[in-house]
Amino acid sequence: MPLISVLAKMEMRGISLDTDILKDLSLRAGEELEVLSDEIYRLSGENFNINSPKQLGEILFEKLKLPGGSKTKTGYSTSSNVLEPLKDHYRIVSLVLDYREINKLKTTYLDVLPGLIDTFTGKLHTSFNQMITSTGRLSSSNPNLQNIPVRTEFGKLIRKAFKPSSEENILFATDYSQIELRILAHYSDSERLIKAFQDGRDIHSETARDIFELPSDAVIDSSMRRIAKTVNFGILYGISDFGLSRNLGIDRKEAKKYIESYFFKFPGVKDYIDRVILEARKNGYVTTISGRKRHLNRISDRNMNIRKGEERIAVNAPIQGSAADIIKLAMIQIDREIDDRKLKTGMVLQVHDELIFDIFPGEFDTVCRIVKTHMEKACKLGVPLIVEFKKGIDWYHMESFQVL
DNA sequence: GCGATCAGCAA
DNA sequence: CATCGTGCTGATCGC
Repeated sequence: MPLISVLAKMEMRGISLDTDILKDLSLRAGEELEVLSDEIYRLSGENFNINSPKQLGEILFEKLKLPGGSKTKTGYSTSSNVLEPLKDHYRIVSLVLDYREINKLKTTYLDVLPGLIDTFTGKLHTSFNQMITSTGRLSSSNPNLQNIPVRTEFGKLIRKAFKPSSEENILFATDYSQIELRILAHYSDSERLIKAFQDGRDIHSETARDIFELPSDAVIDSSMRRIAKTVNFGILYGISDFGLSRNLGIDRKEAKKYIESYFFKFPGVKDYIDRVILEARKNGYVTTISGRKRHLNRISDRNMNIRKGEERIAVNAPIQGSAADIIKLAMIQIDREIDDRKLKTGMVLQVHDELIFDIFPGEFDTVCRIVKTHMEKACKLGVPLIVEFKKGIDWYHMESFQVL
């Protein structure tokens, strides 16, 4: 199972980066930061280092006496969780959050990536690490190309700099649709989950109907869907009611209610969780679909925090780890077929449930077929594995399309 | 110069 | 009684 050579090829191939785009964005970011910091200093009545949580906390919660201060032993927390609820009432908080976002993007991506371009190849070469994560996922470093921004509009602009290796080439991205929830459906054999996937339903809206006890034709508004999505996310990532309450900004009781009504509606999932925890206690480990083990030596620890933590891992590891196994299998097979057919197209990135290719002229249709086939057939589950496709002239301008 | 701490990005 | 998914990176701060 030689994935290593696939990764080596991806690393050596690298990806093209248009530094002019990043320089321009960095300039714009710098100007914006200037404006924001001036206004923050004016409202504070003094200059200080906005990047220092210590100084920022003292300004906000001592000098300006904003509510809700104090948090940790070292001082005030100024995390976005704390600041977010204050931003509609205090302009300075809103400015700080804007400042944080832009500064993060500037210092982590805009100003760093250009310096990492290899002087010989002219490309960006990440390292894909196989021996780091506890779940079997890959990690990426120097630079990490698995966390390039996508959620905010300004952040997403960074993706304009990621381009195919020539003007004639096309960037091609595929991703598994809800692979982890499909794996959960597979393992839990949950009737509702399986049915929803077989019918091609929107799984988060479906979950919303279930946890809010609404009829099957009920219209789901965005806030209900958001909650359901976070609940699904929480189940997969092995989060606790505490974690869920924090993510949703609700109290713990409320979060617990959502989780309980989820389990009431998806008893198969509850059974899966109980089963996998028992298995972990019996064997001291859990396994993924291809047999990778995650050892859980403290699953029966007398310290409840440790025990609960291990139990969350026991639930999550087979799901996240199996997803990692499946995409790795697909990568090996795709690479082999591209090689056999002597195509020039190459895989350039893997982002957990997503693969990015640099497609050469004339190879587009062939590569689409190859990738679709191997990704969808990498593993047979109790539900279909669905892959979604996008293409574009850069990583920003990506348009969905169908492959038949 | 190093490590601890805080913060925030992604799937 | 307070704690709370991972991995990667950058900035600050104290030693």
